[in-house]
Parts: sequence; structure tokens; C-alpha cells
Amino acid sequence: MTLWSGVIHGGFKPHGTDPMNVFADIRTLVMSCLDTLEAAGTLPGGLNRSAITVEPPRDAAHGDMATNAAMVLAKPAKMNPRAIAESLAVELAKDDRITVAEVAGPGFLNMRLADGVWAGVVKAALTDPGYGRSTLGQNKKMMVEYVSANPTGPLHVGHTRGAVFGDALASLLDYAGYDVTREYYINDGGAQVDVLARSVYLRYLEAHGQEVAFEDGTYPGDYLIPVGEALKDKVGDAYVGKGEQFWLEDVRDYATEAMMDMIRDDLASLGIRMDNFYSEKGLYGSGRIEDAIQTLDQKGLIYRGTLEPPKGKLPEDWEPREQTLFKSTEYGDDVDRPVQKSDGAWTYFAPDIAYHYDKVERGFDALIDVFGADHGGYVKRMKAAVAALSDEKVPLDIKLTQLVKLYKNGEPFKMSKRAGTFVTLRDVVDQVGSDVTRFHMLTRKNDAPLDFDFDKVTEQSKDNPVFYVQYAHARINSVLRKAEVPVDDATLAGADLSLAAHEAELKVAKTLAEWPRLVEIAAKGHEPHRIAFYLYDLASDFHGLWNRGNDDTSLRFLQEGDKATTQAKIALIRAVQVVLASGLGILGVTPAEEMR
RNA sequence: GGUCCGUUAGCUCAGCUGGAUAGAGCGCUGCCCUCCGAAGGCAGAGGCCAGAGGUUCGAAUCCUCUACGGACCGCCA
Repeated sequence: MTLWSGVIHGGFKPHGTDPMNVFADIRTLVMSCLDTLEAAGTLPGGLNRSAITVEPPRDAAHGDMATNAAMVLAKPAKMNPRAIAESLAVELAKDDRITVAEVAGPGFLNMRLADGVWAGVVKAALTDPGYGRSTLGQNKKMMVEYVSANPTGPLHVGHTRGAVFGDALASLLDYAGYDVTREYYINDGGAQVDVLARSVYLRYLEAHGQEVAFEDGTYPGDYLIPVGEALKDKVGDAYVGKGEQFWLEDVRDYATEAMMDMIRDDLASLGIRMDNFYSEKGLYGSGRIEDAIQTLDQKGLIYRGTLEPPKGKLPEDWEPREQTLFKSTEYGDDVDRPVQKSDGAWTYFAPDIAYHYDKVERGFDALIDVFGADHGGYVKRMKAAVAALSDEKVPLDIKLTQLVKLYKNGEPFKMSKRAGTFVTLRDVVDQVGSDVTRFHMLTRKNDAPLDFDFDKVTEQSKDNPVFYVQYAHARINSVLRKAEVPVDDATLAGADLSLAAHEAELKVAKTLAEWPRLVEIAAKGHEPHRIAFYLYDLASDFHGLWNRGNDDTSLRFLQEGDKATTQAKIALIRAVQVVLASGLGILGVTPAEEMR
């Protein structure tokens, strides 16, 4: 165990590209051992190594790290996998970091790592504020477009999930080394904002004391009452009794701006700040739509044609009409899509194409759109458009967030827009808070439906992952407060961690070691929920260690009269706290200082 | 008719992009508090990974078909 400090200070990073990422380190080591074997003629050269993985075995009894290198290389090398593994094991064992390397099963190579490796992890977490950050993104420009709700009313629960997901994804990508832009596309160019304007106009008349009726096709929600009143304050009775041609445009702009203010406030209540709001309306008359369509036309992807009627349920008023179509089938779509209606006006799709063309022209290396599940039918055509416009150079990933099912006391909670009983983002945040909302919405992967029970999510018990993770952070805080030794990170980083090398303590350090790798996996897959699950695991390891202190006092963090041991143990849990805080930061959740 | 998503323990869900004996929480069963630390802890039972083929050293994971559930399906936004 004297390895502990000696090995660390002895310089532990000759091979690694990233000295903090144990997995990357060992992978690099495996590669260099393979080089050695090649040089010695034991292995033929030029083998494709891309399928080689280095990961922790599912069963910890197999060791700390395993590689499939021998099995992957066996066939192309025309050698017995076990023979390759044996030679590789010998090479690996020469490295300080590997204490045991043994062949198992069909040719797995299991490694056990020196305790000093794990001590290095703890130390890295304490000394490097960026522990876990990755250079995976290479500073590539990445856009995450999310929310993008129509500016016709407050955000509701469905939007909330998309908002939280998109925001956490953006933070995750930022953490993984991308240059991220968060953007909201304002659908202020279509007929729905005219409907909004007419609805606000009615409220405006109401503010002037008139009786009004909300017919079908208007928005009856109360949230427009203050907008109507504010409009009255602004223009007085100038629009009373006038036809639409006098007020529609002005009221529309006014109302849209009011809605966007409201939406911005809604987002702010969840701690979400967009870098940019992009207006659909601004595309009209700017020539940008024409540009985009013309670009497609030049690639031979635009034509006049008539679509087949949709199969299955045929709309009653269906009749074949000639439209301007985008040949999206060239890029994997099922049918070509109209960009112009039969009357020559743009379809909704056209400005969307222009908007995405704009993203490409702004130089983004990759695009992500976060849509609600009801836009699923839109995915293929949007991908086709971006592929065509960027000559397949800019990848577009579209993440769909599934429905949120609301519960109250275990009872399903019915929403009805008609009856005005739909639940808004604000309702949710006001009731359970931003932190709980955000964390809980990330405890499910985006493409699975999510249950949200107003009572359960605020429950203070270990059944509630939000609480469980927060509690771990707070508990560590409480230990730090009670400690009678210096607990600043610099001092802790100098602790002799061989004093905290019990198997249960090493387990915690090993989980900490997975953090950088997990960040990369989550970032590559655009899956922020992995962060939430990891944090739960880490919290679980920590609580488990804490609980063992009940029976085994030598595992308690504060060891009376033994400063050095106390410091080592605190170093370990402080490292846990650092990682918890980083992870919660990505999710946009405030780490709790104490539980109340 | 088509497209997309889902299907893993009684329930709610993970499963690191193809690895070894498939995991967690709840629920269930059985033990354990004069404790800095029971808003619990430990242990156990519980599985044909929807089904059938295929790909290969190896499949819950990839491909094809089938079944069930959900979302969507000219000019609405």
C-alpha cells in the first residue's frame, strides 16, 4: 500500500492522453503493448484495432478493467485468442498501474489496477476543477435547438420536458468540449399568430367593457386578459370598432412579443437562458426562403408535382393538386414533401428549411433539434433537408421527447386545453421547484414516456432519486462542517489515501473514476439521463459507505484523534461531492447545502 | 396502408452502441436500532430480455418478419 503516494508522485502519465481518465489511460496502454507485440513479431502488423474496447467488467469480481483485444484480433491475425491474450498479459503486467493481468473465458483479459490509480482519481477530482470535462467535442460548433414552442401561450408540461432535456443536453455537450449554442425558433410566421392576435383583440374589446364571445379557433385562456388590458393602455380605443386590416399586424406583433416575454420568464424559472431567439417571421420577405429553395432546386431536388393521396384514412375533401415539392425521398424520406401550397404560398416546411439552411451557413458542425413526440413525422424530412443543403456534411440529430403523464397522489391527472385545465410549466415549477422538476424529468431517457407525480417527486425518502442525490451532497457538507481538521481541497489532496483504502472506499473511488468516461458516453449518445443515473449510483455508493460506518466504526469519516485518517476519508467524500456538484451542474440542479 | 418510438423481475425503469452468471428502486419474505449516522440497514426469493428466424467466436443490444402499446401521416401549425 505504500504505492499509494509514491506511485502518484512518481508521475503516472507517460502514456495517457488524458491523465485523469483511467479508462482512456488503460486503453492507451493496451495499444502501446500491442505495438510492442507487433514490433517483436508476436503479432502481425496493420490489424484493425477499432473494435477494441477497454471497459470495466460487468462483474467486479473479474477485475477493474477488461479488454476484448485478443478476441477482436484473433481472426484477422489468424491466431488463437488465448495465445494473444497471454502475450498481451505479460506486456501489460510490466506497467506499474497493472497489478494483475489474467486471461479468462474465451480470451478476455482482466486487469486489476494498483490502488494508487484510484488514489490518483480522488486527487484529480480535488485539484482539477475540470475533473470530468472532456475534449471530446474539440470545440466544434454545435447547435441545440429546443423548446421552440408556438408563441401563443404559456409553456405547458410537455414543453417543460423538452426544455429541461434540451438545456441539460446543451450543458452536457459544453462539458464535453463542444462550443454550444442554445437557440429557440419562434414560430411567429404562421396562421396561429393571427389567431393569437384576434384572441388578444377580443380581450382588448373586453377591457373596453364590451361583451365578447370566444368562438372556435380562438384562444380563450385567461392569460390573454392582461395582454388585452395592456394593449388598451397602449393604444387606447384606436382599434375599437375597426376592421382587421387596421389592427391585425400591430396587435399580432404586440401579442407575440408579450407571449415571448412570458415564455422567457417561464424558461427563466427553470434557469434556462437561450443564447438566441430566431424569428420565423424574419425569414419572410428576406429572400432567405427563396434562397434555400433555390439551393435545393440547383441540386435538382425541387419539382412541380402531385402527391398520391395518403393511404388509410382519406381526408374527405382530398383532391389531387399540383404543388412545389422537395425530393426528400432522395435522402431517405418516404414521400416527397410540399414546400409550396397549390396557391403558391409557402408551407410551414419551407421556412423550416430556410432556418436550417441558415444554421448550416452559420457554420455549425453539427445540429440537434429537440422536438415533442407529436413531431415525429417531421424527422425524416428535416434530416433530408439538412443533408441536401449541407451536402451531407452537417449531421442533424433529432431528439423526440415523449409524453409526460401527470399524477397527483397516484391518481392520473387529466389535462384539457378546452376546459382550461392544462398544466403549465409555471404550475409545475411553483409547486415542486426548479431543481426537482429538472432532475426528475431527466430520470428517464427522452424517448420513453415519463410519469410525474406531484407528491412523489417532493417526497423526502430514498425512493426519490432527486432527494437521494441531494441528500448525499448535503450529508457530505455536514461532515465537512463537523470535521476538526482542515478540509480545503488543497490540503485534502495531500492526504495519504492509503488510510482510506478499504474495499468499500475503493469502490467509491472506482465509481468516481468512471465519471469522465460516462460524460463522454452520455455526450456521444446525446443522452443526459445517463448523468442522472450515474449520480444516483454515486450517491448510492456514498450512502452505502456511510451506512457501513454504523456497524464498523473504522469506516466512519471522522476518526477521533487520528487526523491523517480523517483527512484521507474526507478527501474521498469531498471528491464525491465535487463530482456530484459537477453532475448536478450539468443537469441544472442546485446542489443542496443542507436538507430541510 | 405507411412511418417513428416502445416491449427487460409482480410494478416503475437502467443496461456503457456486440461481451462473461442481465441490474436498480418499489413491492414481497426474513433478520437488525440506548444511534455523531434509522427521513433506515443487511440478506433472500423473483427473468424464455414480447415471439420467430438470421448475422458471428459471442446478441437484451445489429438485420428481417410477427404480435401488442403509443405518437404521427396532403395545402393545419
